[in-house]
Amino acid sequence: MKTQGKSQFAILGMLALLKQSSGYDLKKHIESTTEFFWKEGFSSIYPVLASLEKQQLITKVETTRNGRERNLYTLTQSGMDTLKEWLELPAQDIHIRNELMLKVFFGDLVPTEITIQHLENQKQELQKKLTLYQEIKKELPHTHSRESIYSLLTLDHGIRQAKSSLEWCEQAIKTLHTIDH
Amino acid sequence: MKTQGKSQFAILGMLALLKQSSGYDLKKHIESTTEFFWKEGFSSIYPVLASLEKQQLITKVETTRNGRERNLYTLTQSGMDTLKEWLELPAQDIHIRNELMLKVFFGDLVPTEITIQHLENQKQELQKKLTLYQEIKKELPHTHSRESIYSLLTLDHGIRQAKSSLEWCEQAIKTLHTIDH
DNA sequence: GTGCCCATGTAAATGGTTACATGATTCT
DNA sequence: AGAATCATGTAACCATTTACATGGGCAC
Repeated sequence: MKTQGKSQFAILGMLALLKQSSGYDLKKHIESTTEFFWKEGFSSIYPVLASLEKQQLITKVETTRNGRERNLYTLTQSGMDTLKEWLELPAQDIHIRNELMLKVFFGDLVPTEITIQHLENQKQELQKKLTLYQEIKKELPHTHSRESIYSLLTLDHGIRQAKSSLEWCEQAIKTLHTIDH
Repeated sequence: MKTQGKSQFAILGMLALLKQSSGYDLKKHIESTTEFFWKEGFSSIYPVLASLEKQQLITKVETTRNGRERNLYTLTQSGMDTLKEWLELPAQDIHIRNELMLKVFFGDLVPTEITIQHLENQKQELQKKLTLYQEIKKELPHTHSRESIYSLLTLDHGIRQAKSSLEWCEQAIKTLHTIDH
């Protein structure tokens, strides 16, 4: 019931951008914009929305659309203040847990081709992601409007990361082939 | 008590490399090798060791050194099998939660200099990391032995990631300066 | 009429982090 | 004498994920 986690800020932020939105739409929007560095599931969105409403950081309006119930949420002034306060705090360092790296690190314990296969899989995943990101980038408005710059920046970060990981994968696969005779 | 998490494999793997080790030494070794993509705290190491022993994946020998108690753990055959089984499974994709990216994404809600400051901080962090990684790389044996290749690979990944993030930071800072007039 | 999308939620389990608790030895 | 390191653990807390649970509308 405390919801001290970061999810609440992600959701406040999304509401700040969307002005008014249902839990379902928030989820869809998160999927299409921040999914590659920040995900939220329904089972965190709905409880967080309830908690935010209780804290009066957002307000709920119950509506219907096409006969289906929809709860629309809007940021309050207090919600916006809370969000801005958080935005001004230094970002905490992420503690990465990269399972692939762990498997590579222990690679000497299994046949080389196992690790190579992991890397090939990863390469494919990265290529898919990279293509996707580049598609999204094409569709982004080239208006250089203040708002769109920020999503472009995060997207560029994703593209750079994917490219750099991809290059590493290719290099690593080559290296492992040489030791595999 | 189930310890189905990934921590158990990290610890099994470390024990496979170190042959015999105490919880304390495992921690030290993790810090000096995988810290930048995989961390473990004492409060996960000790319970996991106890659980692994109960599952007979490792064995404990109680010893003393310099009057201090030390529990030394060794991998059993069953432990090695379990580890190898896991190593052969495809690595699960990490769900990244990058707080900095989230703050950048919502950057339009606060004055530009706030976001620039976050990026400057990140830049400094990355530079520190990069220097550290490059130091470590220098000290790694250049023997091209089978084992050392794997740690070199993960290290190179860290270096590439840091470099790529650093470049992005610099670019992002420039971009934000231009919209800030 | 079947399957997918819209739409909202709860409950339980999992896994991890922080703080707590203790105490000996070695280095400065 | 005091700080840092060696060494092991427990308890409480917390956030997140998975599974469960439900139901209407729309397109094929």
